[in-house]
Amino acid sequence: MSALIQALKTAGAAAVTALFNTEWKSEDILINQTKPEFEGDYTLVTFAIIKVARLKPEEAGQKLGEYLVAHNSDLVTGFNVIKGFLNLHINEKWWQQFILNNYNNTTYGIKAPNHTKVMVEYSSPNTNKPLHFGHMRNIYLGYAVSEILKANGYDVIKANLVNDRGVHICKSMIAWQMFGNGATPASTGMKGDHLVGDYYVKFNNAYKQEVETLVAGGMTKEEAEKEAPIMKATQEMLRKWEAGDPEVRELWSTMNGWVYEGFFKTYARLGVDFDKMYYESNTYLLGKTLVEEGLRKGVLFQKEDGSVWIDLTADGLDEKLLLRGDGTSVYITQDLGTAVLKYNDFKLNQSVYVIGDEQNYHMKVLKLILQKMGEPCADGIYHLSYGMVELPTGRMKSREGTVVDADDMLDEMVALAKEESEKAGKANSFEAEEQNALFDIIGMGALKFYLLRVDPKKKMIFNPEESIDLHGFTATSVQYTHARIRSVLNNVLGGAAFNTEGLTLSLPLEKLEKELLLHLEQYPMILESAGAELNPAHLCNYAYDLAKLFNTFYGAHKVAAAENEEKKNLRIMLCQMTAMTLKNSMKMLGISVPERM
RNA sequence: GGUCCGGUAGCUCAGCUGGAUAGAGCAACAGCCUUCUAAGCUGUAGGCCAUUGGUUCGAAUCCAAUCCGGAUCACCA
Repeated sequence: MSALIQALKTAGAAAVTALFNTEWKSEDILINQTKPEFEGDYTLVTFAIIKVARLKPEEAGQKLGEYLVAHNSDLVTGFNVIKGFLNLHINEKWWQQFILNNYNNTTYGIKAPNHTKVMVEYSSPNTNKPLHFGHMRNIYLGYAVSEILKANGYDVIKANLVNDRGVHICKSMIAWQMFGNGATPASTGMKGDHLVGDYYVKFNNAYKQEVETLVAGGMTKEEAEKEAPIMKATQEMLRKWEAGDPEVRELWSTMNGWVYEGFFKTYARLGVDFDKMYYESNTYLLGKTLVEEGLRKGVLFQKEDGSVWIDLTADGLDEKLLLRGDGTSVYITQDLGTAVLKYNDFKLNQSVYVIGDEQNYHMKVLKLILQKMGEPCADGIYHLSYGMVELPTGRMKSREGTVVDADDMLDEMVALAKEESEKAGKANSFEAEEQNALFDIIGMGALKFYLLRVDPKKKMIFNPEESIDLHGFTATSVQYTHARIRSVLNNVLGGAAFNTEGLTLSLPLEKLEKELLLHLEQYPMILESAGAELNPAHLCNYAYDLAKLFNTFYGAHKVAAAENEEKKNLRIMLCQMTAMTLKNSMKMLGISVPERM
């Protein structure tokens, strides 16, 4: 909550209670920022109050306004009433205090630790192909949410559960054995994840061909898909892997090693990291003991063939299988086990899973089962569900070669940043080293912002033909505004520290100055709601709005050549606070802002 | 078919715990660089907030129904 809004609610509630002989709570006071076409800063909406007061809206507003000015003059100095809207003027002394308290507060909006442990699991890739554009939404979301939760005082553990075993992994391995001729990242100069990904593609091609041949020989498609030699070999390899065959395990760890090397290069470029890695090869057998326990407790039941189920029909869902008749586990079984493992590893209060919305049902079932089994980890589980990133032609499909590769995308963004810099006449302004670092900051920022500015739960469409814009509602615009402010401050202060001792500020405030202040004061509230809703898009909107407001202010008022010294001081502090808030809010998104650009 | 999610300007999206005349960006058009960074600013144009009904002093926002689009409902992961 914004401190100012909170103060107004408290004062408003006290006023209603005193004036109209009724108990009124501060949370029942509705405060909105006053619309620009009316006079005032914040508006108290009185419609709910007039029912109790038994007055006309204008009279109730008038009485409330008078009361507030009389009893809370430190906060409210004036008002006007239009129908049920009581428009309040905030005491400029309040703003003066706000500025002096916060102009140099680098942790503005950041909360003290609340000792709540929350794990954020994100990325969680398969090790048979490189990361693509769709993964990037997941990765940026997970990282941003982690940062936002940290700023809200949570103790965050960033986790990555790697899907490093299974048929799909064996497919790449088989293809490499068959067609690889011993190729390695070193011998080919390829990034390991891309090399392995290529063999995954080679598998699919070879498989398709074998199936076609078999079908031509008179087999049905279904039979052919089972009988294709390369598929049989893959299944045999999976059996050997599970039996711990040293040769298969050796190849497996070698190829996975290549992939990890590639992944971590990409993660580094994306600017993300993890506190804890989980590997499915270590966790895929978990959950069986849990199932046994569930059977004992009577939460689960066994069918004649020995398979174990849970009945969720009472919750509007189906019966769900947890263990096959032969005693092997299914996907959800290991997820149950892993949920408990995570909980025990860190004594978690909450566990956030950043996973696409195609798994909504799965996650719902997972949580429900754990709840029914009485597992303490159950209630803290939260599925941060996000929509697919689609191309204008539909979903990305690796089989059709329509995936946008993550590494390619990053290269393209840096190239775009360079191109746009040249277009704007900014290239070659700095040393080459700074210039290149800048292209990186701009390119990466634009991409992150683009993927984070949309509400996670909405699916989004990315058109590679129209490259990501660096104008308008973008990180670039925010970055530029930050650099612009730094430049202004440099000009005014010349690198010297700003001394606020004995300073008085110029009052009254200009309209645009006040709008900036109103917005700055709301930052903690935005950070809080982004955390509560696990939605980084709020911060994208906030940062861009703030930048835009500043640019409007910048166009209308001078800092260096302000009307007088007091005005100049005020504006210097406004600049400082705006730059700081832009920087902080972008940091929450994993985006850095340059000192100049 | 059941469940869940979405439908707001030509396009991409805000706004959704009910409040004043629904906002940005892109694209289009017209302006603004001898004065702090023009990757910016100002203005014009663009809307039956999918449809219909309901609740309310008041609905893009809540409820119901309908229509479109998507996801999901495996002894796959």
